[in-house]
Amino acid sequence: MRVRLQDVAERAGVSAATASMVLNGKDDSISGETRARVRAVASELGYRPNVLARSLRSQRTRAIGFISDEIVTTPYAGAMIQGAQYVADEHDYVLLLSNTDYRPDVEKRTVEALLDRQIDAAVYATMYHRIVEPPTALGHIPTVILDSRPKDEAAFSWVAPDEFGGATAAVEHLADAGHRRIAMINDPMGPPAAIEREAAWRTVLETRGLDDGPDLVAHADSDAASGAMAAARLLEGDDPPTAIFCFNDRMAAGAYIAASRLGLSIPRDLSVVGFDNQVLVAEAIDPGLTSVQLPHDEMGRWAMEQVLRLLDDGAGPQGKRMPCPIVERGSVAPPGQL
Amino acid sequence: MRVRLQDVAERAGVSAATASMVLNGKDDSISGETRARVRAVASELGYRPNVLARSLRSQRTRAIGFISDEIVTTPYAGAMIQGAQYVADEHDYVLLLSNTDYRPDVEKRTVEALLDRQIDAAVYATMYHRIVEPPTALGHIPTVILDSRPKDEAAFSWVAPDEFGGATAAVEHLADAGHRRIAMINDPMGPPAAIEREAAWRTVLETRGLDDGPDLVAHADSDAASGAMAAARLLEGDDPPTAIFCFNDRMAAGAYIAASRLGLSIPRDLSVVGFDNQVLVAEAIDPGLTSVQLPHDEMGRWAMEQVLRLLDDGAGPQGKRMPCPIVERGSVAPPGQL
DNA sequence: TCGATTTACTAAACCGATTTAGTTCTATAT
DNA sequence: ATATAGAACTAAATCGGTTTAGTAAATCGA
Repeated sequence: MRVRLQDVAERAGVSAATASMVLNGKDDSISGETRARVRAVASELGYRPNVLARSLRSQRTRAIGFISDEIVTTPYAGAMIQGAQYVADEHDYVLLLSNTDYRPDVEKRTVEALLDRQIDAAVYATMYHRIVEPPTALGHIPTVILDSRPKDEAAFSWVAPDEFGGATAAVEHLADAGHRRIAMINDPMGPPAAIEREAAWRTVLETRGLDDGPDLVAHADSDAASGAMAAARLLEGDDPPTAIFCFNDRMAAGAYIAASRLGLSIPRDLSVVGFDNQVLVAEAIDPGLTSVQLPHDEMGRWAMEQVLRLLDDGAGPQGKRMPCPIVERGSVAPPGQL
Repeated sequence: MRVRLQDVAERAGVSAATASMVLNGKDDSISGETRARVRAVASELGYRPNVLARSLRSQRTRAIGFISDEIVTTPYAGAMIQGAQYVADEHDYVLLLSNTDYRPDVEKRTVEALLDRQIDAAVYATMYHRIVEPPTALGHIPTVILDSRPKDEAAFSWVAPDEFGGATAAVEHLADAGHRRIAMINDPMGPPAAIEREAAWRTVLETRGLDDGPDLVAHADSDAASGAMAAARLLEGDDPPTAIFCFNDRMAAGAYIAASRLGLSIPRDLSVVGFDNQVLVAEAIDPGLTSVQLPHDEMGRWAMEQVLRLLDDGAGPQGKRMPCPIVERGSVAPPGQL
């Protein structure tokens, strides 16, 4: 059986109340002798408080619900969890992770289960940056949206990647290398991420006075096979691009495949920049793929820190854009002389 | 404020005891009329029991600790969590996920934190198949090891991949395609996975009477760059292999890189089989990589089912090897005529 | 018709902590 | 010498449920 506070108290010859006060540092009016005795007995017996009992009484569980659509179970964004968990750990909070698989009924059940466990706050995280509407039940406790933005920005705190900034840096990186014909392969499904990345690409083209035109955009699904087809379409045109900026790394891997089939060498004949910095992909292909990194770890930390802020200060909701740095590998070089 | 059982009871004009019994189905001696009234009030008020209070009294939390070294935060084995969570959900259990980052001090803290929360049982999961010794504190509650084996097999239940079977199938797949010179790139660090996969490879060579010899093994680290160097060594020999079986997919991606640099085309000039079926890697390279799949989802499910078995039946510890199927893509073909 | 069951409920204990409102006892002030 | 304040503790209430023991009224058997 586990050692209870009662056991410690009895062994130390004091009441449970006294023992509780000593072990919680509320010992202003406890004699130094008693204090020492209780502490000694507690550690001798290896006493650990029952968190359930404590939480029931104090109405705070130090548990944070982490609700995600599919982060936990996919290889993409685990760093968000890591970041959040690190901060939680540091402050003696525990994360209760759960997955909804995008199913509203599961989401409802999950949120209820978490609230039944009296979580103090919640992080509502998504795999992709989009616009979300968390279940209303979460409105009753501090909730921070991670990797998305809420429909009603006044209702929830949120942190999302600075897609525009990251994409701008990527395209400028290509422009700086001397490219004037920079194409983009995008996912036409149009989540905020896609719209912002394409807007940034277009803005750089304009600002720098680079080539533009419909033959410099191709649409594809978010996988290598589809990316390869899109890249082939771009590269087989009359005046092909010398660089391609891809919506994500898997499409960029597709661009490698298309280039290889056309006898083009990367980065000599074609420069490529991806997005997401998916290490498994970026390092599986040759040369390594230069890519824009999603700041998953930082966003996870920020979300959790914001949760703590909401719990402590009772601060109001806040939004934050997190910068996306470029990770350079070997897929960018000055354009060849044609 | 949340609705308490007391509120439901008052509104229904009964005692809390009666309300509790009705809502828990222990209503043998409650009149049909009262039963209906309590239920109606409960759903009208949207009553949800406070799980902390219930657990404190019943001494069961329906929470399972999921302790992993780094699964949650890396892109490799999330499917184990998914499988475990699916089964847990189905039986109204909740998973408390945590990461230890291989640090014993963190592991100790984590396990204590979970036990403080009165978890009913635990799953001790690892990223790689190895031999582990879970903290002794876990010996007091039902614990299942996931993706590894315990030092003391009598102490814990466990489930691990059938590495030998999977590797055997992989090498036989190459042999069946007509290859007689099948090399292996292995990680010499020697975890059980590496030893078993190499043993299987060697066994198939012997059984089938295929070529063998020191020039058919190369050692490498578990990444593409190192795999490429190892593959280059194999392929630049006097009598190069026509097929390579790799310890993992990242090394296999390295083999692609080496082949490409030597002007060899896969699968025309070289067949490759990987291990892990890391989709991000296997589909980023061309042609798609044939690989052996680790049954993460199935292992996760089995582990959780075993936890439930231990909780319900009080059954004894059990071990289980889970089969690893081959996933065929395009990297295997009959050897070319040299 | 009277004691024995059965039916339908409730009061109170309990889970393991925290916290409030007291209670002793000693030391100081008047 | 007596009221007063502070020091050092404890009894009891509390959190929100579950469960045991018990009670009052209705039904049954002989």
